[in-house]
Amino acid sequence: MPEISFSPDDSLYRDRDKLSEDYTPEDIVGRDDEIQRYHTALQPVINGEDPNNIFLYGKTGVGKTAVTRYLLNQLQHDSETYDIDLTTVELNCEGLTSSYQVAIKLVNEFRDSDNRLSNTGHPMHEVLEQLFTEFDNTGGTILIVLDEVDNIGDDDSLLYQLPRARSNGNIEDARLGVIGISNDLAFRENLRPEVKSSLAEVNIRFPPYDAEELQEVLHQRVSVSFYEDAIADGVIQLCAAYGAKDGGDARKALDLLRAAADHARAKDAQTVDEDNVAEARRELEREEVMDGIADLADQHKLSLYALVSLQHNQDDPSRSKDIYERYQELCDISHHDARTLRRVRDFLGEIEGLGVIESIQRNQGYPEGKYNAYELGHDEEMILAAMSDLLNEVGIHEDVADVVEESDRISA
DNA sequence: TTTCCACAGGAAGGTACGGTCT
DNA sequence: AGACCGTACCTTCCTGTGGAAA
Repeated sequence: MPEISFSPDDSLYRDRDKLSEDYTPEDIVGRDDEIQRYHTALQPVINGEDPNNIFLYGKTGVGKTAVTRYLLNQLQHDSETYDIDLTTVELNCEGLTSSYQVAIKLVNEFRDSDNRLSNTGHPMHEVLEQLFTEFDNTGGTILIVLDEVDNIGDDDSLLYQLPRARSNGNIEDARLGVIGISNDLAFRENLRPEVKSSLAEVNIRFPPYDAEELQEVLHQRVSVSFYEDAIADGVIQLCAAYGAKDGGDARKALDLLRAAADHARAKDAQTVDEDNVAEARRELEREEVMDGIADLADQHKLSLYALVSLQHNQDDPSRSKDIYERYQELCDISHHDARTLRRVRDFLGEIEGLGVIESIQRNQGYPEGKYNAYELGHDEEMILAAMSDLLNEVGIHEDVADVVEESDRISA
């Protein structure tokens, strides 16, 4: 075992944390129009009027959350100057799949840890009553930021209730404003018309960053995060180009830059170069897929393994019928209850959503009909490595050839 | 032009579970 | 203990689809 020790290393980074998602820069680059409209929409707060409900939409990593934090910080600061009683609550709706769950989380935002509501068991109307009571107890102007609000799906009852709370007499002592942030462009369109009109009094669309804007964003962060000359020529352009390709996502571009710099640091390099970026990109991609697979439930993994084993010695995409047959055999071998074909279709769709596999729609007409076929989106070894825990646990060998053989033997 | 196939995926409903309240 | 509450996970049923064959 080699001797190992830690020592501070600050030859590259001035402040690595300033590349992180949580950091709100002092200046936001390339979002001037959006900030201007947002600022106007928030103005009533300072005037002591009813706040607007605001809806922000745009893909991930285009500055919605960053701009919101930036403006709300400023608003909080100015409201103290003008003696306005302002409370802001930011809630990320990730993992919350209904209005009910969001409402409970919101109530708990106002409460001490010894007084929290449990996540289940309460009737919805009581949760809402408690929420309105918390609003009234807090008083003043309250801005509720619901980040990634599209997670709640088509259950928009909370989004219906909140903007109407005051006019319905549910709250009397507080002025309430809702700021909804959505990554899903279709979410707003799918809301009931009455929800849409009340929630989205002001709509602000955040377009993706183009490569040039991404470069500006990166330059700004580089200046506060790294020492001079730590970044080689072309690195920023390269990260920005990848970011632009990934849907104009500044967060991804920043993550990539940080990962590249970490690689350089691990090699005791004095500068971050394009090779570091390429290496980091491979690693990030790999991590994304690995994490996605590792978090899958057993049934999903069995469906995925069924496809892997079919693709092991076959170039054509596998149709779901065949995947299902293999899946049933695998369930047999590993003593899992097989789900129905319909359910496995859902599994495959979810795995596809992670980018692990890809589907192709085929239509061969009569008599073959129309069907979906799937193939792997990444190499077999990586996928198998990511589900090795399940494979070991149920005694499915990681050697796909063995499984193919056993499976053939069963069906024979 | 119509028929026909194999299937995708929406809709609806059941069940079990973790929770509260009386 | 037993009535309720909301929800994850599943099954069953069924309609729509689009291109080759008839």
